[in-house]
Amino acid sequence: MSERKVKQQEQKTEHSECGGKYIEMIKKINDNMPCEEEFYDLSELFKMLGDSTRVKILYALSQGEMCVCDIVELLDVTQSAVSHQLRLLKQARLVKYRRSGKSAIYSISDDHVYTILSMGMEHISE
Amino acid sequence: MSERKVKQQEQKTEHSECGGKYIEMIKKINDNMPCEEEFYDLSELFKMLGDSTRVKILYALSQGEMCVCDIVELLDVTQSAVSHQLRLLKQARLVKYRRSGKSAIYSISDDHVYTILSMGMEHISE
DNA sequence: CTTTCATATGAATAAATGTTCATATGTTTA
DNA sequence: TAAACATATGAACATTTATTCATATGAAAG
Repeated sequence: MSERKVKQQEQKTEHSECGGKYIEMIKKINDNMPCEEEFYDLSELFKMLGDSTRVKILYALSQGEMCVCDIVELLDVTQSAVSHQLRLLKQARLVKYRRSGKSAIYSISDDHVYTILSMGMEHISE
Repeated sequence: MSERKVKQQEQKTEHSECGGKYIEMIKKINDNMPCEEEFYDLSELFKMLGDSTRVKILYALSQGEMCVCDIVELLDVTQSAVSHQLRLLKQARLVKYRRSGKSAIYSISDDHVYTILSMGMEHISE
């Protein structure tokens, strides 16, 4: 039993009764529950999309590859801020880049990103 | 011209030249750019999914409606934490609830949520 | 090789966020 | 109505996070 549950039992002395109705369902769900790491990765993915600046960057890139200064011009965000955020997006493998002369050309790393973005946009327009 | 761009010009004296190649594309994208509010809403949506506890709660609820104590039992998170997070999810209209006796029964508020979650899971399993 | 341009990065700061603890609210049961 | 249970909530705290400023790196042009 986890430490947290022990702690809760100390407070309450015995287990909640309310779940009785659903107890079978809960057991079943528990057995098929994705592991801690999967939930972590999933939330990390969404966390990357959970910032205005990053979502703008991704939207811009969803229209086609572009260099940092293009993004800066398009979004009215500091070059430094864009660069910091691009680093995070790159770490999360949501974007990739290549160098071309003095420029760094960034692009969306795969189609899933675009799909998730679209889903989100569809959701908020309701 | 925005304050930020003015500031950048003060530092650089003149505009970046690198974008020349893409300048037409940039203009076009800029014209079709979603407004500030849309980006804000979009990032707020993803922000809600960008936390381990909330994503677990949503996953649990995606299996069927359940009361708070079921969620607590399933996820090994404090009742208080669950309650706080449910409030946020409710505010964001990602979940809805009804009362039933002493219990509060929560459920996913619409199918988009489930779809976005699935997309995310598909993405991370690669 | 020095200058200029494009990008990256470290440190500092301010703001946002999640959890915990204590307690309040609301509902049922004795 | 008092006790027990389920849930909600406010305040405090620690952590994370995004931006800014200053500066470093890297590439090309003169």
